[in-house]
Amino acid sequence: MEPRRIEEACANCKDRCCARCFNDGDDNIFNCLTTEELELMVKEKRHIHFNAGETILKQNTSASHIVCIKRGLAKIMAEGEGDKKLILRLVSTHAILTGGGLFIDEVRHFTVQAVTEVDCCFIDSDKIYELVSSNSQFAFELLKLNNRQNIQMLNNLVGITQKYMPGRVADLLLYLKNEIFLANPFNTRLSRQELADMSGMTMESFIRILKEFKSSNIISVDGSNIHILDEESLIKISKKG
Amino acid sequence: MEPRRIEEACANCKDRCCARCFNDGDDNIFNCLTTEELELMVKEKRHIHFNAGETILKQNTSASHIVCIKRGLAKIMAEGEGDKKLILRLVSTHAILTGGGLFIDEVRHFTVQAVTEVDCCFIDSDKIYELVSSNSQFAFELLKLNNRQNIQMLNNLVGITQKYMPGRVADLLLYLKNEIFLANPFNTRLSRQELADMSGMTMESFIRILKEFKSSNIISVDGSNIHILDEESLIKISKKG
DNA sequence: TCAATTCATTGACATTTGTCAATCGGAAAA
DNA sequence: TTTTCCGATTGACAAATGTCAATGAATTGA
Repeated sequence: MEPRRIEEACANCKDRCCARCFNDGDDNIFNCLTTEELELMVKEKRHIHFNAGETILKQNTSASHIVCIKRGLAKIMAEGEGDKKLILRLVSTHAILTGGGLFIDEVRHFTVQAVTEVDCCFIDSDKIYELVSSNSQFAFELLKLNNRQNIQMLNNLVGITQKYMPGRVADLLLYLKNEIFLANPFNTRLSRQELADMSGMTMESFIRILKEFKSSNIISVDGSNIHILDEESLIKISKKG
Repeated sequence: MEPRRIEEACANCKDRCCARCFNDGDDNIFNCLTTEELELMVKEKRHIHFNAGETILKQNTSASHIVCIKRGLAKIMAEGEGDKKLILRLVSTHAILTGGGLFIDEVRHFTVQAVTEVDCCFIDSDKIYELVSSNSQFAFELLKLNNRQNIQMLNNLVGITQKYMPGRVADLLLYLKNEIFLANPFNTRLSRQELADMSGMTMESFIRILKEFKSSNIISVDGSNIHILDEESLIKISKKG
């Protein structure tokens, strides 16, 4: 059963999914690898399927692999004391999960959980170490990737600490539309609780802000479908704080 | 006048301060460089002195150098809309300021400002690129450094979003004692406003929490000197949130 | 010395945000 | 169909946090 699913997922690329499937040009850190290096990396990779809700990586376990998302949507979250969660960002097709304790303490500092069904590859971090050693361009790409994540987290930190709730919800909606779903009426597939966990507030508060936006005709909402009607207003609200 | 100061600062190491002066073993990302590589890196470095309060790096300017702190204390802060600041962390002797825009958009994503007098070296980022290409161990060290900063910021983000003010102030005090000043009665040299900006609250709120801690005999405060009397309690407050 | 400035502190109050409990509504199970 | 369950929503209220203004304390400069 599971093997079949994998074959389906990999229809175009057999066992080279981490290489050939990632063909968005600039965004692909594997572009710079030679065929031999690709072979090395892919040789012992595992292609794994997760159902919605399953945990892909668990905070505080040992970090011995990097993961490439081939298909689906997952959430990256930091688990705090007592059930408290903060969803840092969403990842989907072509995302590469690195960072966290990789290279340092070899411990994961966040949990990754499947939102929809997810197909992904697990690549042994030893392979990554070898590639960093043998291919300086690859090291460069990893540095870039890390820095991008760093900056994204910094912006997140600033937003969450310096803005009131409406500003944070506006930021979240713009993020979902422009960076994750790339569509306007979009289906988040996330519960209200999860959306609240992305903006650092309680579910009830989130719902109330959403309601305000609805009654101001800035958005329309139907279940987990959200339609942004007035992006300008959202931007204004985001800037105002 | 300025040249003299530089000479003073570099008394032990002439123009090789970024190499020889950094001798704490593991923490030094330059340890792995060969003599030739060090020469390359150091050849065109600039050693610069800043007075307290001066801006070392400014957010949104172009990022063409990395900076090594040789002496002194500086604060790294993100500037938000309308005077709002968030101090991300403090850096002192032997710290290396990289990350944020380096390798990507070449724009700084934070401001660095001297808290005390600061002596530091500016190294052209071209040199760093060359070293990443030629020395894979160095690339590795940079990746580690980046990841460490990433994790620190993540913990910060979780703390600030999930804890009430007393927990955040407790975290700040523990951070100052255990990671920055490494002493118990310590002199922060920071204003109340700055301390508040490190824990994401207003100055008035910060002062009130400090007062509570004082009247509970957890700390004693005299100006910018803070003495932690009961670290256990602080840890408890931090955990409780 | 005295005025002027800046930072720290305090109090009163308003606003924001969270908590708790109740209700609603749809989907799954019996 | 009916029941059950779970997520979404709402309201009332409490707690946390911010804002504003006044005061105090220390420092600087005239």
